[in-house]
Amino acid sequence: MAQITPQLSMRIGELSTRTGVSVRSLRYYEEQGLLASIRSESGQRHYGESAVERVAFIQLLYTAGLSSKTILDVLPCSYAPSEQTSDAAADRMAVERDRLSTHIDDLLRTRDTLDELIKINRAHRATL
Amino acid sequence: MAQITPQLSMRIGELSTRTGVSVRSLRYYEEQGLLASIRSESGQRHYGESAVERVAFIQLLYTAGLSSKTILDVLPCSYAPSEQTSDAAADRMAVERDRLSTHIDDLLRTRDTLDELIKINRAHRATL
DNA sequence: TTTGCCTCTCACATGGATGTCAGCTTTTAG
DNA sequence: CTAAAAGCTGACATCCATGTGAGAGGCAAA
Repeated sequence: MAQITPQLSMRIGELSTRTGVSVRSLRYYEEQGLLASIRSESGQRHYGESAVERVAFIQLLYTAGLSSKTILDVLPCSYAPSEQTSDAAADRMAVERDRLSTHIDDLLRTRDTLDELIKINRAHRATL
Repeated sequence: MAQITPQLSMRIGELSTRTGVSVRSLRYYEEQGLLASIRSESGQRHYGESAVERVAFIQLLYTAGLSSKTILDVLPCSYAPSEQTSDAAADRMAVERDRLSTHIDDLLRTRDTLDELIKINRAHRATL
């Protein structure tokens, strides 16, 4: 009989090392329902290979300014698409996509402004 | 003799209304050295027209994820370029510009990923 | 077995912008 | 003149991802 779950040998320290995310944060993700683990008899967390990618994605969404609550709405459907989640998730993703686009526009404007300032600064320095 | 400073009639409430930034935050900006005001005899803050634009810019930088400390490094030189500020500011702006570019790239990647998820979600829903 | 590292839970600390409340003074409108 | 609205300072509260430390148990190599 084949293993249902392939190597669950990874413990939290290794996952931390491989993702660059602190152990503390990984536990926090679990607490928020973003990251599942299988517990050994003694209570230690074990993860499969896929956890690495999942953590990376969580990080990406955090970087994009989503809260853990929002990530929770969006993330599950990418792993376990189901009727239950897909409706709410679709809305949520659309909303976040818009928010993200707006934010990107803001940042682009800010960068342009910064470039202006840099140019002005350079011009000013040239006159010294 | 002409007025050195044109209308300084704006009080904090009006500035708040016109910028959409809370009174609390405007006081905080002042505390951080980002926004100057002229105090009346009784201690009330008064601002010139230019404050509106300045606050908008501060907001823009906050939105871009700069801290007030960093904004302080960058902002003054756009208003009062001087030898003192221009060197540090030039460095700071370059650093922030890079950080901003990286962040923008992250966000673009995230948006792409989100678009992927939305597409997958839609495909999934179509099969119901 | 002993040593050393890893993990566990619980809980408190942090930072940064902003909210909020209290108590008081100033300004403005009726 | 009086009351409402707006300002002032100071201090404490909040959110949220993380850091950090304590105290205890788990696991592998010597």
